[in-house]
Amino acid sequence: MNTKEKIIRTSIALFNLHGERAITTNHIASNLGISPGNLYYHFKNKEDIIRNIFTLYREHLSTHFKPLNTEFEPLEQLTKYLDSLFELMWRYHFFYDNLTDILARDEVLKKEYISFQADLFEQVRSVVIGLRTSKVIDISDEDAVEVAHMLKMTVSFWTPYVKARRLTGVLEQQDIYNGIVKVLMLFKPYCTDLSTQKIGLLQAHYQQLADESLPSIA
Amino acid sequence: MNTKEKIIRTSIALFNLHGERAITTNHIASNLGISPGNLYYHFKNKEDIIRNIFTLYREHLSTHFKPLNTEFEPLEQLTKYLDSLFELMWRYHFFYDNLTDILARDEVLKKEYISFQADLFEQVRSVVIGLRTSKVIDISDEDAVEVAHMLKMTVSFWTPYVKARRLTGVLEQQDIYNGIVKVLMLFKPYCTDLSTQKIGLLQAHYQQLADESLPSIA
DNA sequence: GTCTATACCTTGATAGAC
DNA sequence: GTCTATCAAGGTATAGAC
Repeated sequence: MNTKEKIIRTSIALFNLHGERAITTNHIASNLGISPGNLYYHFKNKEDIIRNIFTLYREHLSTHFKPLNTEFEPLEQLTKYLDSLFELMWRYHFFYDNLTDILARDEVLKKEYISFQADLFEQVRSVVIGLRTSKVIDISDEDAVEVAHMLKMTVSFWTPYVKARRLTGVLEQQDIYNGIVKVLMLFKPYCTDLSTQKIGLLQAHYQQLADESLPSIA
Repeated sequence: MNTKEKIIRTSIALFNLHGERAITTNHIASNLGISPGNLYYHFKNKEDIIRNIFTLYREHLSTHFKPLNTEFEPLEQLTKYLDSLFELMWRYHFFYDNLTDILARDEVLKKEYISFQADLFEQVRSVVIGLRTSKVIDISDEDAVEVAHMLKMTVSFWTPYVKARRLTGVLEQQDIYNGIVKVLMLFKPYCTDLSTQKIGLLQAHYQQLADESLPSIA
């Protein structure tokens, strides 16, 4: 792994642990055992690092979040979405701890973020509509829009919500599973008779993961 | 109004407009036309100011968020809750823009916040259960807990969610009404046959407020 | 590519006069 | 209670040597 990648990796780890605000370029360099000057050789500034992390975040979503394919079992695809959401919420949770500030300080990033999130919203909405077509849920067009917003908000801000309720200790993988349960909660009331039980089982599955004391997952 | 109150007032306004991170004690003093030294005569530091604002936030909730009274119409009481939530989300929205950071920097505030939010959660949960008792909704005990969490998360993070989707301009009162609609969305799926229409009307009411171009409200 | 050294700036905070 | 003056600390960023 080259230095540039190492800086990104370490930055993500430190931001997630201590918060973006608390971590300076000096902290990142010192944690890596390199000089601040070297860090500035690879990145223009701290914003530049964050933009690069955002690109990874965007690539993660673009790779894993494709439209619902009618050839496959919709609930299986939903499970895949949830698993990749889990990864996303886990890897980049620092980003949502002070999203407003991060975007306020970087006009370019803000534009990218807004445009990406608009696309993402449309995709989430079309997945909700797709689940309706597959008779998994029964929902009006208007409610689909509302639910899509609630889904996006939940995925974004579940981790800060959890952190704010905890005096010590860091975010655990169980906390994320708990967030996935909340995501499923948003679907549950709209389930058709056909799918209620299946969604219930899916929710129980993630609830169990949330309650377990997990062995560390790489 | 004395200087101490003026500092609090101005701080809230500036924090809401530009974010807590961007506003320094110097900004606050200069905006008020007083010296930094004077500000530090009234407050130990920036954290001290934020703690005082938190106290106002807490008092607002403690005053307006009482248990459901069985003697009155439950939906009327719900409306009152929603109106005071509106006020809360509007006045103190800066607080949630980087809640994690604010709490991470102040151990004392974090303890107060956690303990207050734990009480608040119990109150929200008991209101949900109260709405069940009043036959407004039909919900299991387990789902009531989930919904209570979703309600709290939505009230807390709706404003940062909105801000992150907007390139220019500040938060408007309509945005908050939109958040109230989301709060009602969380109840809707659990409504009994008796209340579905009424909740629908309530939602339409707030949706209308959200869509209107409002004349300024003091 | 990487280091050392450093200069600039912002922020938080205090001392002492009035 | 309020001001002026000031500073220490910390963070950002660059220059120049290797």
